[in-house]
Amino acid sequence: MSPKALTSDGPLSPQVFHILISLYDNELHGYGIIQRVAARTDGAMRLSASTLYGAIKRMLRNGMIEESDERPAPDQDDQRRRYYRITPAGRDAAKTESRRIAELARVVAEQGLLVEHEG
Amino acid sequence: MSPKALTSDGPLSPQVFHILISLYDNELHGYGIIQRVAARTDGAMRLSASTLYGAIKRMLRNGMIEESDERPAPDQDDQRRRYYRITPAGRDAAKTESRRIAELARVVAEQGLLVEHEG
DNA sequence: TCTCGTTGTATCGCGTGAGGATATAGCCCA
DNA sequence: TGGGCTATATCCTCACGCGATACAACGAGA
Repeated sequence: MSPKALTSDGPLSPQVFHILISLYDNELHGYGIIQRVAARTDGAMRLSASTLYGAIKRMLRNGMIEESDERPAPDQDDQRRRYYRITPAGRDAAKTESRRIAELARVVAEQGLLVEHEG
Repeated sequence: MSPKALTSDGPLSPQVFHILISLYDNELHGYGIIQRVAARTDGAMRLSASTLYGAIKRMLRNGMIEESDERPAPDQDDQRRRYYRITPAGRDAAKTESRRIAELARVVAEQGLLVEHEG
């Protein structure tokens, strides 16, 4: 499928895009991202653990996200969790991808792809 | 093990989606698809030959497109060209993908990803 | 305190796919 | 008749999604 290159500014995979969205307003740990994405997409996108942690590794490497040191209050902490936050570069990537999607949506509308055709 | 089934209804790659769109209303030969996609995206998506013919091969295999026998008037024909046309299954795939894109666009709007944020 | 299901992170291996490089050939014009 | 563009096609490499698998910490109940 999809997109390439660590340094490329090409289209993001749907998975990476949803991860960025889920981190847009707040930090989250890995498992929390999985749940957030599933909720956002009404269960349509269920990130598997391998997909998530593979994506996280790449996104850390290319600077879209970074690990956070902040921990929640100790009474509701869980030592296993690792929290991630979006970086400015990650926000830029999300915005660029958003523009691309909006453009796609425009093409879709132009082509009349959301109305019923017969035959 | 799910070999990413030929019949899978998962997200289409941007490349495949644009190929389907470019064939939606008319037949085209390979090179024509490249030009059409580039024009539609204002040069943003430039399909390389290997990407295009690789995609065509797969799309023929899974029934999204088929080769056409119709040739243009002999005085404006080019024997090297091979023309392709979209199939009903291809149209269905394009519509399904369109719905997914519209949904994504909604998420983008919800998140305010197309407006300026401070800081 | 032991046990068990859930939460959470992580890696391996496979198959698919995007795209650069490359090959080959027909087209058109000077 | 040589050169640049059009056109199709394959090879090779690498990225990536994801099933399978492993293992540790958590929490609640027996």
